[in-house]
Amino acid sequence: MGRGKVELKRIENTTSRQVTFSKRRNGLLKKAFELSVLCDAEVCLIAFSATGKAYQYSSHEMERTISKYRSMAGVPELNVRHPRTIEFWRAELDNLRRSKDSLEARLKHLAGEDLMSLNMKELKQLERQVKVGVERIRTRKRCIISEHISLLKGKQRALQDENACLQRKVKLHETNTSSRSLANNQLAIDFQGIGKSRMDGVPNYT
Amino acid sequence: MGRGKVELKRIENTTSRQVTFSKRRNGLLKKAFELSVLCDAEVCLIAFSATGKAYQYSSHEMERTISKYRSMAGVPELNVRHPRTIEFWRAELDNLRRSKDSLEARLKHLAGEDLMSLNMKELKQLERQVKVGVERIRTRKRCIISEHISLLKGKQRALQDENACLQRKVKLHETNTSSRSLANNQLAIDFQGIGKSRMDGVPNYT
DNA sequence: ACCTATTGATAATA
DNA sequence: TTATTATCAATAGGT
Repeated sequence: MGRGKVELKRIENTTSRQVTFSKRRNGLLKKAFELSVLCDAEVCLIAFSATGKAYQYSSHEMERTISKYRSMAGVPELNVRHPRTIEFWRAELDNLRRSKDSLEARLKHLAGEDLMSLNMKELKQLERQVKVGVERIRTRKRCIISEHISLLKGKQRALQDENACLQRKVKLHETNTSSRSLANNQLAIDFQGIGKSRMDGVPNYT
Repeated sequence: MGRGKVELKRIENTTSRQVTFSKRRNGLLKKAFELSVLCDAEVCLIAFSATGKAYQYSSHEMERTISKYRSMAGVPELNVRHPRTIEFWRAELDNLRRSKDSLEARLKHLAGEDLMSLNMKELKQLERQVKVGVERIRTRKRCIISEHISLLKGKQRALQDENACLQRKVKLHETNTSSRSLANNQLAIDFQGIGKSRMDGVPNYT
């Protein structure tokens, strides 16, 4: 709903992703509220944005709704699966955060954002890499197109062959029946019949 | 949306209330799903019908989302502190791993790798984005170069001024001491020294 | 469950 | 963020 459909996949543009989140979050909260009111339902909704901010709606007391759900759905006992030390997890998290940050930075650079921190040498290197990327993307596109073209050529050839075959048969038929000097309209009916039967099972490529 | 508006109040007719619940519940679940996909959000939704039946959607592991919400919203812990904390960190780790994976995939695509999974439309979109990136990088390079050109021009002007000043002094000195006839090579060495010191710190952009 | 007239949500844009 | 509006999506009421 809006100007043009939108694919069901992560919106890549950060700004528009945030704007869309804001709008759709409001819509979702509103609909959750309406459902609870109109249909006398008990609804609980939690949403975290990609940036980690939390939003929530609950028609009744949230904890009560959650525990009600737990008791109904069955609680898969979250036992203390003896984890290693807290330090281990902290280190793991730190590593992940670090690599995520660096990936994000790299991604921004490749998209031409946040370039102020780079010097001329780094910029040159970056430009080279991105150009290589474009070239590879184009190569892949060409590949897909040429595949498509050969597919089409194959179909075309098949159609031509079939066409030639049909023409030969028609000519043969004309030769065999020319001596009988039938009425024209009778001939026409014959051809119509032949044509129809010959075209059975021939797919339509128009 | 539908034939005629509906008031935001409990639907009294039982049948119609149940039908509406069924329809709107589906709509709500769908929208929750779309929000999580489009905006990379973490969403959890629980709904009980008036008859007590439970429905649920969660983009991530439900318990983790709930504990994450609890720990953020600052709910005084009901249970032992440890298990929940561990669950929270586990959820964090999961989310980080997920986003790291998606960043890595994206990065590969921008670098022109792993393109087999993309269709023509996606390839075109990618190419457009990468081309925008190149253009921004080039713009930044031009900007840096022009900054340094004006820097150089400034230094050149300063040198010219200093040069003129020195020449005046030399001429004055010559006039005052014309009878003493100083050696020319001594003067030349002085200018070389000044020139070198002024050019320090100017990088090479070839 | 299926069908549409209608209302509602929202993508693009400023 | 907010406002606008052209468009698409959800759904109310009916079968």
